[in-house]
Amino acid sequence: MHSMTSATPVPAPRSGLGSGVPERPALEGLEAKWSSRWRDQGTYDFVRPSSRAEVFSIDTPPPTVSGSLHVGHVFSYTHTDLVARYQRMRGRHVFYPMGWDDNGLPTERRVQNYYGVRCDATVAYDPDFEPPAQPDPKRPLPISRDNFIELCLKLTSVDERAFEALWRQLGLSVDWRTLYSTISPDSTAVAQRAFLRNLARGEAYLAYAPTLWDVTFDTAVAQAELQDRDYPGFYHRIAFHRPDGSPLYVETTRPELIVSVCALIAHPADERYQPLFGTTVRSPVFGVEVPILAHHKAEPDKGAGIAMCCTFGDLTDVQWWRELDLPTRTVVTRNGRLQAEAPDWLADPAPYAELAGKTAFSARQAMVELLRQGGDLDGEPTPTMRKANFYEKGDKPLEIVSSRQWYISNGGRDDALKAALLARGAEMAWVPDYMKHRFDDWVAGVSGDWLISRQRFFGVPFPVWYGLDQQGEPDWAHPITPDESALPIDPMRDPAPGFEEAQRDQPGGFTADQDVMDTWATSSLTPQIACGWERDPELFDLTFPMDLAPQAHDIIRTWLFSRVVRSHLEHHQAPWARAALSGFVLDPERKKMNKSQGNVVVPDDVLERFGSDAVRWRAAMARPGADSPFDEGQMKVGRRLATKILNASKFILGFPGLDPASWSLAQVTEPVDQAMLDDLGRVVDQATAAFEAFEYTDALEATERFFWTFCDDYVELVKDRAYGGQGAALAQSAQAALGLALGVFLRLFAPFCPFVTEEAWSWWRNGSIHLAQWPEASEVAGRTGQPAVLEQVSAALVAIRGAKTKAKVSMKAEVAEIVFSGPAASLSALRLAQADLKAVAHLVGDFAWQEGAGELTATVALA
RNA sequence: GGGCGCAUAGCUCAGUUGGUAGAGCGAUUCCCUUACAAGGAAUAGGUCACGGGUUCAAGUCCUGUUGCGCCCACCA
Repeated sequence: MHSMTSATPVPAPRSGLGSGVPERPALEGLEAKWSSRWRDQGTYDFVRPSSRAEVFSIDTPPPTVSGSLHVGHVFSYTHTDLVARYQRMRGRHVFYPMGWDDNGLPTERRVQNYYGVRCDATVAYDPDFEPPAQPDPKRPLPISRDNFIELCLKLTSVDERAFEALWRQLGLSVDWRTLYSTISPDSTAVAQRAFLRNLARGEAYLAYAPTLWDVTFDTAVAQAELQDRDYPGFYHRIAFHRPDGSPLYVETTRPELIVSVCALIAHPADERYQPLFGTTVRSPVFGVEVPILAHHKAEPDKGAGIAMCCTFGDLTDVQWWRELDLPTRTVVTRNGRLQAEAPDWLADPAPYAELAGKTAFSARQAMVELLRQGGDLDGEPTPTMRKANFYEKGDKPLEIVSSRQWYISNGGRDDALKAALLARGAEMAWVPDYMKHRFDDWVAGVSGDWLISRQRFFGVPFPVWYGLDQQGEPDWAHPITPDESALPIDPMRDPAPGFEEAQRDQPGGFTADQDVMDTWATSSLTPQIACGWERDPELFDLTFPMDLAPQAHDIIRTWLFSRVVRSHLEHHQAPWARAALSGFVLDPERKKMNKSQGNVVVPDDVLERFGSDAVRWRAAMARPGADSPFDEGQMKVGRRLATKILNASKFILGFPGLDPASWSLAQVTEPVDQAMLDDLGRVVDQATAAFEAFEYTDALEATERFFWTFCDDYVELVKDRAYGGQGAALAQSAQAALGLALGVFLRLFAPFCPFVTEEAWSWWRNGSIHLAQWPEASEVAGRTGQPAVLEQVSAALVAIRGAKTKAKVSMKAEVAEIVFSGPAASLSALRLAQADLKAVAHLVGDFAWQEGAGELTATVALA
């Protein structure tokens, strides 16, 4: 194992350069060259220090492996890497793991499509199973749960290799030895252990309740996974019937739910309906008697002002059902179809035959026909665009069905917990700080606990069994749990403690909980997984709570929030000191990149064409939290900077007989050289302050602005002298200043452009630049009282070049005379550099100096 | 309906505690110059969204309006 060198001083420059500097430096091939060398040399390996204070730990977002990465990911992961590299150069032991979120529904869906299979829990395991040679997504092959899980593992491992290759090409300085995946046995054990502790403390519980249900994936979903979308529908004006036969009209977009109606509800202050409260009406077609009730959530100006409460059309129905203690009349089943048998509460069950077994959509059409025949449809349905809740990964509106599910307390039903979670948010720093509002808003608005069970296959199983009574009915109230030492377990494979496998699913025996945890229930524990909670106490103490949690801003309500919940419940503290939020990369029309829109930019192509350093540069120009449009022109700018770094390095290291090992600040004797280094020292301070505030963009801007000035003005100015045009002593001052500046510039750029800086560093230094010490102003500054020299010289150079450009002559055209006029201070600053100026201007005559008021001007007479 | 953010050059964005409007890209013109032509130099380009207010002074602070974006809620 290599030794941690970041806390040691900058490695000494090599003595003599040999053949280190190439004739024509190029960007091509640097990614492959250096990423493999970093891997082989363990450059980014985390070495455990003796104290927590020496560590900087990062809760890296584990990307969903079954999705594809786009440039948005590249940008936000780069943002994290910038900070990681800076902290490493500051001497911190950076704990920077990577994870793969391979667990869950997205993987299942990808496997189904990729192999043309579907999981059928009733099929037996086939040890010799091979996926279909020619997958037919229309007619997927049913395979066993275990075969299905094997395919999930197989495909994710392929995807993960591609992801790792991309991250290495991008130059993320993660320690790949600490890679985790959310489906691994270790993650499973962490998720199960945390769950068992939640259960023991009463924070996890099993409840039979109305549940948001995705009919496509046939599973429950959580509040945080909702997405509202426009959904076309129709208003139907429908007559209910009062005891005297007179009609009472309601408006609904979901007439098929008339079969589930439990009450009609109006606002208590609504004078139109006040006389009717407490009376009943009969539903059309089915003749079910339902009460007319008052509730403040009813809105008088919506529809007819009186709502049909059904079990369940939306979340308001659930609230009414609960608060008004209404009967449960659910007919929509888990596959989204209406149940086959006519419900027993219907006064007239015969018409139900028209609806039985149909999807909500088809049943709606059939119901409209029944209403029309019965004369209870007033007018024709009128089209409307309504909002409906969708599962964010689904494509049919969610239904609400009653089912037995696992929940974890998240403050939705407990104001004290909610307040505690808000306090955790307040303990943390937020970058940018206004993103905290989103967290606060979400926590304040959470309603209902966190539903974590999913009726799926590829996930962490609940470590729970239920005893069966003599009739074979499960005892839901007393789940059987394993000892923590047995984790991870699979209750469908392992028998419950105290039972034999033969007693599985037998009366008097036991049965396994069939569900798996939602992906978020595992990924909410990434700090615990990565930091080795209960697995590696030394590591955990060194890394938890973590320093930084980077993520995109869309994930505050899910991943960010859920980690705060789990850490609060288990550790009574926030999981990190700081949360950083990245923005999105938008397409040139400022639309969010989206697979279905076809506007996704694939990172491989961009990295290939512009180079990783260029893409990273562009990423670094996007400030924390700010969305940023994708623009290829910007990549070219980054590429040009990367090229410039190589060429400037080549130039500075290219003087004949140069010995970088001898460079020292004492050699820098010329005022203009000292002034440049002083300016550079100020840039170091700016960049450092910016990085301390996690404002990497400001660090880059300060560095880059001065680097271009350095190249365009200073290097041009001293070139002649550095080549020896004014003698050896003055050449040494210029060369030392150039060399010291280069050493600082390369380190300032190292977080942004790790490949070119490492390449240039390798020409004259030993060891990786990424383990070198972050520069300090004192390395170069504090030598002169002439801070304005470079500024005045730049102004003079602009004037000289301007004159030549205006005259349409080459920059090396000779000049007869240059007259400087301006304040005495400006003139004296210029005099300090006049030999250099004379050379760079190709002045064959002399300078003239005219002291006066106003700005410095230069009058240039061409020869 | 609630919250948050944004509005500065054709585009993307800076603009510190108020003190003469900045950069890059793009455009135009020019230059093969021994680090760099996949480069370099120079030039043009802005009623700082709009209305009030505070101030000697407002892009900046306060307030109102408009437009855009995001998050949440509602979705009879």
